[in-house]
Amino acid sequence: MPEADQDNNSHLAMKTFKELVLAIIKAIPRGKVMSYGQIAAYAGSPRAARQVGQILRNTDGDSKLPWWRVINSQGVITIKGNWYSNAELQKKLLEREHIKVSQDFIVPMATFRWTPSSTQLEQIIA
DNA sequence: ACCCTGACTTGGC
DNA sequence: GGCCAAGCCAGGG
Repeated sequence: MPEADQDNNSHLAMKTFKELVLAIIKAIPRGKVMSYGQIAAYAGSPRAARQVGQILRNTDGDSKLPWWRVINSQGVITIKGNWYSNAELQKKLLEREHIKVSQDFIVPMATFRWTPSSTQLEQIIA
């Protein structure tokens, strides 16, 4: 579709950034992880990694969302003393699906990073 | 419309 | 490897 695309396709029921982010996270397979920036990029905004974190914070409680499969680009589980952060739980959930997590909450990204195929991506974004 | 806030990332020491 | 400063941009007030 070389012509009517870009910004003028409001008739195509565009998903918001937030909807895309949630769809992508739900699609992460068991035993795999993605970084905030990676998710933002697939959602169409490569520099919006922080928003992914913000969305996760606000959607805490949605059990259908595999939030524990989202970590930062360094493979580090974000540790905060806040009510919304539970590094121990996240580590446990990751290990439950055979993802290695070091004592200092670091996951080897090179091994466990998920990269969706273009086909998978199409289905997610659709 | 403007201002502020960050579950982030990257580049430079 | 670690720490710091700057850039980023969607959401909410």
